[in-house]
Amino acid sequence: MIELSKAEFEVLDALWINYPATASQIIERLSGDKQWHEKTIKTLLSRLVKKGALTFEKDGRQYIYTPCMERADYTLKESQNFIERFFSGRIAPLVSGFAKSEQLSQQDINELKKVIDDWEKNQK
Amino acid sequence: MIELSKAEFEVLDALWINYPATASQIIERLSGDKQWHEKTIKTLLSRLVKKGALTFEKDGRQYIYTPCMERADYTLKESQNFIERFFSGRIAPLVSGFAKSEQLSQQDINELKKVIDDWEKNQK
DNA sequence: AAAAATAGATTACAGGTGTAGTCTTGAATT
DNA sequence: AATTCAAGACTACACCTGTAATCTATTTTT
Repeated sequence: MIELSKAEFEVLDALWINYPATASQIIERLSGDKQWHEKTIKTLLSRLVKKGALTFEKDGRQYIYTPCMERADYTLKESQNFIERFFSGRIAPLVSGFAKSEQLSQQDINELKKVIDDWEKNQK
Repeated sequence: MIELSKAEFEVLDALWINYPATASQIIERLSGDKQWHEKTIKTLLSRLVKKGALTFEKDGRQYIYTPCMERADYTLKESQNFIERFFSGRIAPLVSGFAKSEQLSQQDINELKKVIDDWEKNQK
């Protein structure tokens, strides 16, 4: 699995919003929440390319970036990894931890029920 | 939140198995899965102390370590953090990702149902 | 055409991390 | 008593990360 740092992921996440995109578009998207200098974001883009998380095509002097993987695939792998490390690969203890500390809303519960429902339908 | 590296967490995790414990006991516990040098583990113990994740009492020339927090509390915070970063704080999309990629077993589903059940009982 | 802006490439640099090795000191062994 | 062992302290060192600044080669702008 490609290992991305937090900052790298956030840049990639901005690209996932809509791609392909140029560096300036990505910088623009990040300008709201992050106080990152333009140079910082460009460094992160280079590192993402180096790690194989992005590719680009040249358009004159600019690069047009595209992610090499889908967000859902990446987050799934990260999730598996996380759950393996902290909960020996079982997902219920994670959810249970949330439940016990009052972190679950009725909406979360409804959504979880739906996930279970869909899963069961799929088994038939 | 105290930030622990992967290796640091694994050492702390070995302590959580049973504590208080000495360095040699922890090294013993880790000797199965990890190929860590004894010195490596001791370095990690020092770093954990420095970060405030452990304390110790002296027993002659040895230290007897105790975690400063409970595993469940630590993993809950890590989980919140993780879910915030990757799923905007919502837990269902994580579970849903697992479901879609056939990562859920019937046992997982049963456990999740129980968590939901317990949550609902608790609401009444 | 000269100057200024801009794209990416390269360099920087401190703090974290994995992974030990060496140093110091007191305890155990011969 | 002298030597060896072992505990923790301190040092090491390369790679990763966050966070840019500088360099180089165009494009724009004046």
